[in-house]
Amino acid sequence: MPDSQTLSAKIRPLDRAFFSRDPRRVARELLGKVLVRDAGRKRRTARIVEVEAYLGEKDPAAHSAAGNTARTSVLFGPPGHAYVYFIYGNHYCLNVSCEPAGQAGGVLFRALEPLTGVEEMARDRGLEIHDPKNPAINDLIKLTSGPGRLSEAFAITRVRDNGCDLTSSASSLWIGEEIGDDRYRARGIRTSRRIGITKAVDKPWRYFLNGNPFVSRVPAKWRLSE
DNA sequence: ATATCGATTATCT
DNA sequence: GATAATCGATATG
Repeated sequence: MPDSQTLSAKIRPLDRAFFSRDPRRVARELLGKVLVRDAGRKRRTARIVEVEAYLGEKDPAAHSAAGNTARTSVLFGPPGHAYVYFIYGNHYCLNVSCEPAGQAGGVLFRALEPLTGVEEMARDRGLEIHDPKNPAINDLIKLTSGPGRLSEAFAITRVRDNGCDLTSSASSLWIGEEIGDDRYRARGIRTSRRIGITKAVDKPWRYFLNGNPFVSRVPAKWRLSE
């Protein structure tokens, strides 16, 4: 049996209650979990290593600060659904809605560690894996280290995925957990300011796995894990 | 290692 | 009309 299937058999979707909470709590606990894309012949999976929490209407940096509009309605809907937006005329970014229906909040996916379907990711990124049998880490980092990059690697677009239920393995895109996957948090979780925003810049609501090489924009002094 | 810039469009003021 | 939850390329120290 191919590796991708032995691995996928151990993954089960997170339930909706997981996401029906404060985005800061959800963000922290998403680290080490797995994003799954079921499309085409080969399943793509990657471990979640960096996320950011965006609170509801009271967080000036959140898209939901503008209120419940056509663009942000998913953030105000039931938890566990994909909020996908297009930014800078170039990139899609993936979030999962949090808090109970009626209350806004979400978590932005900022970086993943590729596990399976690596060649499919490379194809959609327009990149080449030098040695597909034994990919160099520098090749893998370019696939999913950054919110725009990971969206492209998972072929995520607004038309295809906005509003998708991420708690169902029947969806083409979903979030799963494995037994004992909290061990990926054993080296610790770091926090920092959120990236690329101009409002509420002081809030430390970016979360990432300490020492993980797939995390984007790590300050030089943190480059080596402690 | 850090800084700056262009690409390109949805959304809001 | 300005800005944006980014990326990749180029320039500079």
